[in-house]
Amino acid sequence: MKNIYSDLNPEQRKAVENVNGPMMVIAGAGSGKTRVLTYRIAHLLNTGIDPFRILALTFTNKAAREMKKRILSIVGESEAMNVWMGTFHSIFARILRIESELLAFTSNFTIYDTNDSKNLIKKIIKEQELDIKIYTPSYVLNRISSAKINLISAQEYSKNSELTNADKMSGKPKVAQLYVLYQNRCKKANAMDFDDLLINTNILLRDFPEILLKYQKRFKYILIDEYQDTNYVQYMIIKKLAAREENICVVGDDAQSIYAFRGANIQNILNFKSDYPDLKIFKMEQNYRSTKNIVNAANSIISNNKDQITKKIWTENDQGGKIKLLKSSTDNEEGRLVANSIFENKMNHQLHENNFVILYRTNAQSRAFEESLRKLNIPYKIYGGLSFYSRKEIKDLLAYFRLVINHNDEEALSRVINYPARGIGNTTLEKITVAASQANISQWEILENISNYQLNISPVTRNKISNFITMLKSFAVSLKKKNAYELAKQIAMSSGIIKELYEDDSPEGLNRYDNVEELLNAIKDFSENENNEVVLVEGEKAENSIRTLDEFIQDIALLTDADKNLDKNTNHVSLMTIHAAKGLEFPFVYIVGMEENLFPSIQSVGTRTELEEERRLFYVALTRAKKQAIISYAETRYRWGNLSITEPSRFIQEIDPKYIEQPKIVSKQNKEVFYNNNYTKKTQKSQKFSQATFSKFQNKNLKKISNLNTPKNDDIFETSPSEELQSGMEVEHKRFGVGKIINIEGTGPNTKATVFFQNVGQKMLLLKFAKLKIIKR
DNA sequence: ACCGTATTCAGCGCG
DNA sequence: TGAATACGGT
Repeated sequence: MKNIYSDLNPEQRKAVENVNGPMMVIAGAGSGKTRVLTYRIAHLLNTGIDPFRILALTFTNKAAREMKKRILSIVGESEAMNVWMGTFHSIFARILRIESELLAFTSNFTIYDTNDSKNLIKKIIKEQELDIKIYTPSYVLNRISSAKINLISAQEYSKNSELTNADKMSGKPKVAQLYVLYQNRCKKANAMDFDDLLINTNILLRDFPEILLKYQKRFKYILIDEYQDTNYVQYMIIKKLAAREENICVVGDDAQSIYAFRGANIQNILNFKSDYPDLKIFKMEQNYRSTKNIVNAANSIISNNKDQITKKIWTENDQGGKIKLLKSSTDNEEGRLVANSIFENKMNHQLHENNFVILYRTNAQSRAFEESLRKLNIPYKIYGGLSFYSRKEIKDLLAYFRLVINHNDEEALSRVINYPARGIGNTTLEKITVAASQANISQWEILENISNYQLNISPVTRNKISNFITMLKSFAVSLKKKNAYELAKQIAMSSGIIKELYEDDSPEGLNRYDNVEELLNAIKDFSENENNEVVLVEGEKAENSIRTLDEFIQDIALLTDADKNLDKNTNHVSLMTIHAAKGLEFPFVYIVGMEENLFPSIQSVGTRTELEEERRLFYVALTRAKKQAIISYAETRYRWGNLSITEPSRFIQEIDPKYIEQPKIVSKQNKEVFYNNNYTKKTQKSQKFSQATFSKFQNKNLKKISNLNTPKNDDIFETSPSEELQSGMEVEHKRFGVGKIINIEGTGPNTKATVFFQNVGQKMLLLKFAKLKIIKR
């Protein structure tokens, strides 16, 4: 083992060498958090602690992989492999598979992803003959999910008048009922959704003391990364697991908590001390990433937040350049300006493209930058699109696999029962579903014994069903006999999927065929490569056995971000949301769209806590920069098809002026930059052309702007009855439900209403966008 | 079963 | 604006 201690500063070293008792590491941005975590694990192993006794939990697969890799390089493979390290979901899924019978699941249970959950909810809503437009699947799923995160079961939800009243007020009184039905259907399908992996673990540890003791003894040392992102159920599980030994080490940074919107509870880290009075706190405040300017600017921003653990981040790095400010008149011009700036910096500093990142608040902003980068022939990559595993053809094939492993998997069944088309259509499936819910069993059980049921299904269809069932059973027989690849290939062929895609010679069809081939290759790799992340459980040796398809599915069920990893092999500018950039760093960082109502987002300006989260998000964005940060905003922007006049973000003013270049008179400069761009690339002839297009472009935009300012003109005032709205009225909003107007301010297109909604609290809405229906005057 | 048109909706997104 | 989905016609 290499000498790890010399790589650490005194504070890091203290944290690494503190072995026993509860501890918290507050790790500022760029302070070497991962190093402390990995070295601490190495240190534990060094002092002779059994790797099987160490549990390390992360939020993302990427973080887990990264840590594994680093520990491996310090302590060697045999040791590192036995540490229980992974995401909350993957570790708990492992435990739940072992203990599944206690919760009346079987160990081959399916994990429903968000898509499966939404599909199921959609079906239930339709079966209940509710209006899908009122009960949108994502709304219902969100309600269910946030209840689950707070450990409120379907039964408790129904009895909780606060929740059910909120649902009634927002015109959706049936949410509780949908929750009950959804849980039943998951149960019958032998399936758990992502939240179930957490709540069922909590139930397991809560209701089975001997199981709790078993895992308390097993996990003598617990480490948790990104503790500021934990939610209530995760907090409860951790608390239980750590209760016996209290060797718990949490690492995080309250200033980088940016996931409250999906249930993360920042109080978990702020109040950690009250859970463990003997807590030792280590603050890592030296930043190794950024220049003094960036660190100081970031400090000046975050000091505007009330809720925080006080700390002073500092650095020994160079002073660096001040933050630059780019101002554009339109969103498209912003794209050009940023692309030009990247081009200039790249040339001036002789840099590769992967030194640059463009960070935005919303994915919809990427377009202008794509276009401009393409025009300058700058390679780029957008992160955060559709992942491989969410493509239709991949999901279809995986659904076959899932159904082979777990016949009761309803979502998999409905995907493939008629794909490729085999004459078992919607009407038949509906009849089956009704019969299944009447008999309170899964659809498969009906299908399997269809002759026992008096259903209005023709003999021809019955025959087709029986063929389908026979086929799947034949696959299932091979599940433990054939290796994953052999079986996968057999399924792909016999099911007709390969044939179907092969015969489709459209470009998309070819692409799909390639994707399926890629999946099969991945499975081949998995089958043949013994070292492929063997899921080892203590006392359970992988005795040279073959790698089977269910093992493969278990491995990938929780892998949703396969191509989320930063691609370091090609040279390109990266484009991503700020959320996606967490944990990454780049020499040059462009933070774009710094405008009020976009960043901070309009949905967040209503409450202090939400605004503070936006501010932390800005803090995260800025602290990604190593050498230079550039902030950009536009004065007008198309949003939802409308041109709106925007104001610079309040966050720009919050930066101490010492650390940011003050804006110049920019409109003239913009033009120059614009011409330069074309000039560098084209001949003088095309320069004339670009001048012409530029003025055209200008005229076009001027026209649009003047349209917007013409008072008698039109659609702005049509969309909401803003003149009629007054404080005190009761109104309804599509997403937020019913609420009461507290205040109206502003005029014309900038009229805003502050509304207190029963179930989501206070919000400020721009009436131009928000469609409010008056319920009571 | 399939295609073109109408309609709707629009925040960030781990597992 | 534009992507995604629902619907209605062939």
